[in-house]
Amino acid sequence: MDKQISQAVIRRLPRYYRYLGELLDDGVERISSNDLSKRMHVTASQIRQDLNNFGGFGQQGYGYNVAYLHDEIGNILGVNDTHNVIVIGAGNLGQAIAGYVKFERVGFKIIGLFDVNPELKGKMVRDLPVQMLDELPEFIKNNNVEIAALTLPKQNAKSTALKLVSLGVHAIWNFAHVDLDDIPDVVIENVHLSDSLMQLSYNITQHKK
Amino acid sequence: MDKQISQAVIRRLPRYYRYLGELLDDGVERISSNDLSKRMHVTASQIRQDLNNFGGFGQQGYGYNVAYLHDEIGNILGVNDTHNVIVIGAGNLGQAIAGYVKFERVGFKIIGLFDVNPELKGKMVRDLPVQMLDELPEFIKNNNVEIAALTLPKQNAKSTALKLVSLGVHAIWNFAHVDLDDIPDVVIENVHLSDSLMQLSYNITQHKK
DNA sequence: GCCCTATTGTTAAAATCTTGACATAGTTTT
DNA sequence: AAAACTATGTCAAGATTTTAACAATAGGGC
Repeated sequence: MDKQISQAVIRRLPRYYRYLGELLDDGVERISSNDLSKRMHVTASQIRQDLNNFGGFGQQGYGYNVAYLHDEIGNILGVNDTHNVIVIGAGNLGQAIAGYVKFERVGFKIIGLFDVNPELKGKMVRDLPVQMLDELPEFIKNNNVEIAALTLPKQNAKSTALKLVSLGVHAIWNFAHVDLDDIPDVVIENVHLSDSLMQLSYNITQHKK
Repeated sequence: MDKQISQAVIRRLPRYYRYLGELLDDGVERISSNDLSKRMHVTASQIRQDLNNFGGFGQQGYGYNVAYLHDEIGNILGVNDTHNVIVIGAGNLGQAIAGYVKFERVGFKIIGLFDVNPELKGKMVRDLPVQMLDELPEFIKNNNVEIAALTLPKQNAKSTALKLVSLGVHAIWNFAHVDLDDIPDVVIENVHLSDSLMQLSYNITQHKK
């Protein structure tokens, strides 16, 4: 019966979560949609509308309890549970992701790092050894791998994604410079850094006019 | 007189550019909005509508010339010119960005890499030495720096951004885990990797239901 | 414990974005 | 050179998203 939540709303949730986390760190106990809207540069109406997709988290005359709202949004996003992540591609970006994610307080845990390059075999990245791709089936069988981050050349991205899905990994965080469509039974989140850079470039060009 | 183009359209342009680049590589000379729509999984109507924001690039009965359209979108995005980029923060992510951007065919060129950590001073990353932040003013004076990529802890992000702007850098590609608002005269593109990961997490949770 | 104030949840209007439809114009075939 | 076909550019309808408005309700002060 769940009404489908629009991706526009979903895209904003992590941002709410981030601001609420900061408020929490600052010891702020309660916040009104109006105060939050000023900090975030969005309309108060949008905040209330967004939150109400998931239920009434606030109270009239009081506002929202920061800790409670933070926790609720965390639940919605599913970041209060732990997610095991493996990284495929142990280049600079792969290593950066491995380090980056671990540093977050949210519940993502890097448990494996894989590459095809035999020269990297066994190399330690933080506390993880680089493993070869052919060790993947065994590894996935023995570990509860939920998410695979793909940081490899676009030529290998699709075949690797298909392989991962066939091995039981159903979520892919894709950094390869290609869209992974047409793959059934898998949740995909694309991070196209060069797309982002091009948007910046466009806005620079506009700004100059 | 330019009608403002919506950010929704801008967000799609890099994707068009990418697909057209691939078609170009494959030696495809012409393409119809209909064929492209099937490859990209969007409606043909949207493609035509989007492109028409910038002028008529196609011909009735023929479609679009791939090379021409690719070039035109490149112009719109401003990627046919060269943009000099510096990276502030020489950690894993900074090094990854430095390498990543260089590998792209589009016109972004990393010309400097900076950090505060004295231990990194002079360390070579590819062909660039890590420089200390206090060398920044001199460097910017002597080089035409257009974009600064910020890959540093959120605590330092805003002050560094302000400093960059005062030194004449007017575009920031922000990887720090904080929004950089309230800074005038600067174009900002935020890349929040953990936001992206949380969206993935949400979609995983939904998928399971 | 009552009144006043603050602020939500919610409805409706406004704005924006997407899709469908088709006349028009250029291409290809005969 | 004409006919048949293809596919754009564009208009209008439909869908979605955002914003504004306000009645209802809880909190804080008296």
